[in-house]
Amino acid sequence: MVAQEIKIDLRSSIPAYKQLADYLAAQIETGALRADQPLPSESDLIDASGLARGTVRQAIAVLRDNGLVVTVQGRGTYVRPEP
Amino acid sequence: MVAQEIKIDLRSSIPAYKQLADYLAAQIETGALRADQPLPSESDLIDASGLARGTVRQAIAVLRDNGLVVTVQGRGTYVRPEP
DNA sequence: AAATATTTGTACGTATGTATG
DNA sequence: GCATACATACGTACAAATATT
Repeated sequence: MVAQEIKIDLRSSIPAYKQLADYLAAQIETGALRADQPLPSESDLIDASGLARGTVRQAIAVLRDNGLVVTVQGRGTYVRPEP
Repeated sequence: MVAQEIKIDLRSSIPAYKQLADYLAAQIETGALRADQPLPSESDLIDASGLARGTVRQAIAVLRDNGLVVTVQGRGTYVRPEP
């Protein structure tokens, strides 16, 4: 059973990793994901989106570059509290 | 013929992409690569280092994140002039 | 103008290592 | 020790932007 579907259009001119990053950013913006809460694991995001691992990691990298999340090896990626 | 050897130790605790990023950053620091000059292409860096393309790109991403270079698709990666 | 080559971008898949729980 | 989760590194294929012929 798939945790939750995240629809990605591979034919869109918007790259798949960007679509996923936008989706997750929206989750944070709207408060569906709150400060200090973990994002779904890479495996969960792979299952939910159908994307490859590298593509999922690329999406998370965007969020990290934008200061929205922080990642800790072995633990997970967490929503960054407002500065 | 290989443009120029860049020695990378895959057994080091320092990741290969970091070793390459450090090497290139040093080239910029010392002025071997100057402002607005292009870095070697990804293909050149692959040949010179023996690393895979993804690893080379990861190294360049570090430089970009640190504001040392800017990349333009179809053209190349250029040393960023001082702000 | 058009075709070709070069260069970076995206996406896939695999394997192994490292850190945490 | 074991399971989970992120990190590193390899390789492949095709797309898109730019430069060259």
